[in-house]
Amino acid sequence: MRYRDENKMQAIRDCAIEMVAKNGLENFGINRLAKAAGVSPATIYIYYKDKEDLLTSISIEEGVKMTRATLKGFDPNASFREGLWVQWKNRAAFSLDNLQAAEFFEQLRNSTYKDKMREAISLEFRKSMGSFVENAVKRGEINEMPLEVYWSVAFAPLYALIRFHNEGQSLDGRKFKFSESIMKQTFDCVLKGLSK
Amino acid sequence: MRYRDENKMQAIRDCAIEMVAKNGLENFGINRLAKAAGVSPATIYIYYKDKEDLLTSISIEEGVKMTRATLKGFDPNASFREGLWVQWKNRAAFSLDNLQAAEFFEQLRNSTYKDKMREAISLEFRKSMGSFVENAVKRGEINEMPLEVYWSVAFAPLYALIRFHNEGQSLDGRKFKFSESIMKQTFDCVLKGLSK
DNA sequence: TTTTTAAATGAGCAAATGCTCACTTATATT
DNA sequence: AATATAAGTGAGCATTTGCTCATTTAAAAA
Repeated sequence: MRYRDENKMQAIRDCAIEMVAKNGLENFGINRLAKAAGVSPATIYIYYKDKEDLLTSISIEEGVKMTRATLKGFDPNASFREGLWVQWKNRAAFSLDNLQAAEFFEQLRNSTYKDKMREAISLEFRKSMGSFVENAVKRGEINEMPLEVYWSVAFAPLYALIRFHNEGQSLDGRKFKFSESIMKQTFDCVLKGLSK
Repeated sequence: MRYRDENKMQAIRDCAIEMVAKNGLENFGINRLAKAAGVSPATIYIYYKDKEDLLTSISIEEGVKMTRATLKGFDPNASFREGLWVQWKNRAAFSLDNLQAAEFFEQLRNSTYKDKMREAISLEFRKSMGSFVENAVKRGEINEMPLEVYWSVAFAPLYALIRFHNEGQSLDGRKFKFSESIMKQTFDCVLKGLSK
């Protein structure tokens, strides 16, 4: 029998990410994707059930990749400061290295597909993160707080910064460029806010 | 001559917001909107040039409303703590009172329309906010920092919290409900992080 | 070499899309 | 009452949409 051409599947995935990132979810279509990937529309339906399945599958894949990248070299038993800083650096590096994947992901996060994505991500998240915050509380490094409050204070600022970078210009119209020193400055604020 | 029926325009606006909020930008269509608003498709084109004009016009309108609501009763000369707290409370109240408008806005913010929205919002923002941060720095209440860093630390956490609330469940699968005490707790973290 | 299996395809369908046009309706002005 | 003007309409066009099917192609198994 004939084998699957893994290059084709990869082309479909890559083009889908690129198209959504560049033209938005609202302009993404199967026929268009097929043409861009150099593939028949029917071929896409060998790999994916339908349009929704394609988008959710890819976004979950990318989400897992991003989470894994964020936790690379992360030691759950490290000090809170060090642990969080590793995550910040990893996450920023991933976004800068995978601009389109990050943009694709952000688009899906704000669409009607968001519900289906959350499960896969929260699972991965819970596994590796749960104990880290708990430990930091036990050791008296940070105050006890609901997980939502923690996430909002600890990560939302980083995501916002990355977003400013991707958009290329800031709130007041001037240019804005992400840098390690900007990240460090923001991190210091966040850490101070969370610390006892 | 015949007058414009302001109810019709309002119905179009309201339905558009509701449809995007409920079904996502990618499922929003003019024919669908016309039917939902009880209006002919052609009528929509009396008020708006095309689909893009409709979406950007409405989102700019809502964005201005939101910014105005956020700055209601805000005194640029108040202390930093008080000023920021007023903005937090206003913004949260607006989102809770206008769930669909907030969701609509968030969807547009992450679409290809985002560029056209930023101008209108940043204009409104700059007008009323610029001096507030500057003054706080001069009075020694907070450290000097780029505006993007300030925004990321001061507001991104609040937006994240509101998002958790709207999504109804949190990162780890449990229920999550926004409350004044949760908001206050988060605010204290943020304030501590920004303060000298 | 022949057979079997599944990958891959291009043409194209039914439905939906954004949008228009010839026309009707309502109301201020004459 | 007649006229002028712009709001408002329903049918529908050209195109695009998501998706399928009859068929062909490649390669493992016989």
